[in-house]
Amino acid sequence: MARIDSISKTFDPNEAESRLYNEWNSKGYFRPDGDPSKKPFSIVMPPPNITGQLHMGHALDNTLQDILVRYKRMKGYSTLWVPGTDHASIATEAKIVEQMRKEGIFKEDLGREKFLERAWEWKKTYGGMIVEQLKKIGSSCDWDHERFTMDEGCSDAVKEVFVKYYNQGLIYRGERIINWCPHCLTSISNAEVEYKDQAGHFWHLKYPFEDGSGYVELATTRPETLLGDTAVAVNPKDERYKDVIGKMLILPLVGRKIPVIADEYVDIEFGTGVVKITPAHDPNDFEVGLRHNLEVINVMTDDAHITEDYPKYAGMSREEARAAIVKDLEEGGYLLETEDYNHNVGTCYRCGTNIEPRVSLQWFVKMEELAKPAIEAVKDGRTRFVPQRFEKNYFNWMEDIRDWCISRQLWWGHQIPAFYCDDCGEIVVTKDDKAVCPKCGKEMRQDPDTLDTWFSSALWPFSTLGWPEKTEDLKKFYPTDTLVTGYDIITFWVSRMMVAGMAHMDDIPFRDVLIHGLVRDEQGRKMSKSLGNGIDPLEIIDKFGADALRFALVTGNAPGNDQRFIPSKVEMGRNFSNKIWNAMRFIIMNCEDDIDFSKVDESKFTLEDKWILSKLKTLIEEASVNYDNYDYGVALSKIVDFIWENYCDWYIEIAKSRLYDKDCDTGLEARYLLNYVLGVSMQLLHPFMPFVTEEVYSNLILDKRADSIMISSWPESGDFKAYPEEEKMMSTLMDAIRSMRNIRAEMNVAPSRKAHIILVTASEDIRKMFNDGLPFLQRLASVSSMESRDSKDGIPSTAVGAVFEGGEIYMPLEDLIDIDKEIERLTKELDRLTGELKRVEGKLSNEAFVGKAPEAVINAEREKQKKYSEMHANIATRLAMLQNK
RNA sequence: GGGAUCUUAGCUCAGCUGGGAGAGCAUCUGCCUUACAAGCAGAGGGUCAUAGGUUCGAGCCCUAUAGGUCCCACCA
Repeated sequence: MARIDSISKTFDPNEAESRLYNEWNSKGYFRPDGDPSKKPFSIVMPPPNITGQLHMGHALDNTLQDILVRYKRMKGYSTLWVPGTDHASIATEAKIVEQMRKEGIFKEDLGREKFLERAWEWKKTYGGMIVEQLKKIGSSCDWDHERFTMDEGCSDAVKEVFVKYYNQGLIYRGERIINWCPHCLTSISNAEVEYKDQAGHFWHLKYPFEDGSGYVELATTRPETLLGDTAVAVNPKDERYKDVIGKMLILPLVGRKIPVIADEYVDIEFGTGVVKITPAHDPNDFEVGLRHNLEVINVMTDDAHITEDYPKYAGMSREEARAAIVKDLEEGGYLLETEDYNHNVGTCYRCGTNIEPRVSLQWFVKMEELAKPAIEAVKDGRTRFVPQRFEKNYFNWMEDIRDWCISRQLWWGHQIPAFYCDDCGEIVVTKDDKAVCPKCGKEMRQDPDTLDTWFSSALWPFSTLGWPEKTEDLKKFYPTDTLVTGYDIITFWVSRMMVAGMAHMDDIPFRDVLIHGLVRDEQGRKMSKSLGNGIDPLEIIDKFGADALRFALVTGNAPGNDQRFIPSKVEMGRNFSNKIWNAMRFIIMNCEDDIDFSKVDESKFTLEDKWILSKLKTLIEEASVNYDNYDYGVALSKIVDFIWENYCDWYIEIAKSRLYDKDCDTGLEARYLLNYVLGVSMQLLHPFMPFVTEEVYSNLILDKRADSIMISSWPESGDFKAYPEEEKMMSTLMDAIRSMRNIRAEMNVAPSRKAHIILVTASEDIRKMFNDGLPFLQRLASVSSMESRDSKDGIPSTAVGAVFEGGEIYMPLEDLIDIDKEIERLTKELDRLTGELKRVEGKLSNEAFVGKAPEAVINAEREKQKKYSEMHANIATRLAMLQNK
């Protein structure tokens, strides 16, 4: 059976992909090459949350990383791509709580230990799922290095860092006003608050003076916090209120006596210039309270209901209390006015619940000092953002950084390694699992809280390499080379990794940060569960293959930009795979299995051979630069264009005449180059479309073939020859063919109707080129036979003509030709050329242009002038001949 | 309030340090030509948001304007 019979007519990605992936994996290609002479290249995968399935954003993120790693691997680096998953404490805990709620189980009933067992089960299920998905996409990461943010090593690193920071005084515990999520029942950091515009009201209230001498008017958007007011503030410079500073007010509904204080914080211009101060429920008020020693009165429970201290409102939610209090204020005559008002309200980025600022005892990291070296490292270019504009985003956050609230009232996560003595209040911070009070010898109680999930993610670039142990991996692969991630995560993660890297490794965590955008739906909306507009990458892979998905995610996209997921792009990818596949089939059909290329004679390479080799060299040169600059969209489109247009549409088509002619003495060379050029193209394409390229590569007959394309050496343009002369000749020939096709299409000449052509040229080279190329002119331009002449005298007026640089071609098609139509066509063409000529000549006669433009640009214009005027003259004479008829 | 970014063909988007406007899809016209109809050959379609400026030359650089998106920021 011939080899071709076992190869299907279309590429079947499903069959090939899992087979190839397993093969690569089992052969160890994903692991770093142990060869000590190879330079290391490493990246760490942004660990997907174990909350569920991977989405398109992950598909993009991992596709980009895979492109990068596969490229570098082929470039000869010893590459390490560390995969892993993130425990995502708050998000995962919320999911599990939700899942349990459906079963009627509450977290508190279960207890911490049982809950954590359940959480680990969850991790096993979903973590495993994610790994499978990553494999489906084709990620060539080293599974032997797979990590989890809560595995032993990462947990050890977390404790190490916590203890170190604590001992350096960089971590402290204190009562501060923090962002509290009444739904997730935990504190969250500033970065985790999402501000959203919400429609609300501005209630104007009057607070009467204690002495009965009237009232002050103030406005609030949150009347329910009135219960916790402990002062009213005005600006000390505000003339209107000079006299009331220090006077006492009676708090409506509550009856508490509160002072009027003066504080710069109050904006004279805004509202009435009077602000009620609720230190327990507003960050600014809290600051004011600190300055003025005000009492902090918390009026809400942790789920944002009014406390028992206010019997009338006790147990009401914030919203209910607001309505009740507004009603009571109105009835009490305290409400002066209600106006509609839109304001920015902080919400929890996980659940969307409105944040309740709340005073509580939490752990914090002092960020200001830590941020400095991390800012410096980007300022001086040790770490570089790609595209660069995103560094502004980074500086914006880092230069105005607040202390980081790291404690979370959650169970799933790294429990804070701090221990308290219930007797004497002593605190011990240690990596040990247990602690005994150094003062009273009593066993201490560990802080029940866990750490912000980003605390462990921040250590990812070195914790995954074995830190705090001084491992070989760490020595070899840190700092990592490139971090690939979305811009939405710069503050959460990139900035904190920079800080941690500088603090613990005294070195940057990565040299480049490649930032990508979001994958949106077809209408440009964010893909989200609630909208139900998400597209599952796995479904796309099932239907079209991973290569097609990867193609769709990369093609026509510039770094850092959001993109819409357009299904037709996936089809393009699939079609392209198939195109390649069929090119391969064509080659196999035309090469004996035991064909021997050792007799290939380079001196027998023809015009088109040299042309395709020259084009290939240019492609390698340019695509490599694009790869190096992370311009993947550009690299891909160049490679696709080369394969589809140059190789398939031209080179293969031309080669056919040599393959089908048994007497052709360059048939072997053609067969050799068909294999060879496609093989090199597959290497260039491999990082983008790993599967189909491997399949095709392995089916080609190549003299130097690696065991797998993924470990083959990247083609270096220096090893390829350029043939500028042949490129130019070939492009002339192609122009001539295109002109002939164009005319035939316009004149409605059926391809089946072959034509005799008359070549008119003064150039011996062109004559020879056309003579040599006759076989493929017959194939590509429906030519039957050809004659050549020096001049166009005597060419029948019923012939249609095509002009190209260096000559003309005439097709006498007597019975078909409408002379008027031909005159019209030529007139149009003449007009176009006249316009071009005018432009070029205008430029060249402009002294300023000739004087100032660079030599090369001027020469190019002169070339054009020559070419256009020659073509112009040819058309003009022809047109005159026809019109005289 | 500060900042970023976008506005290019009907649609989705490229366009590198300024040097004759591109791709895919869609549309129209021919082709089942022995690799591929998931294909081949051709065609139409753009005052590059607007107004100025710099320059021999601007889609690209500068300024302003309009509209869209996003990030940051304590205006009650």
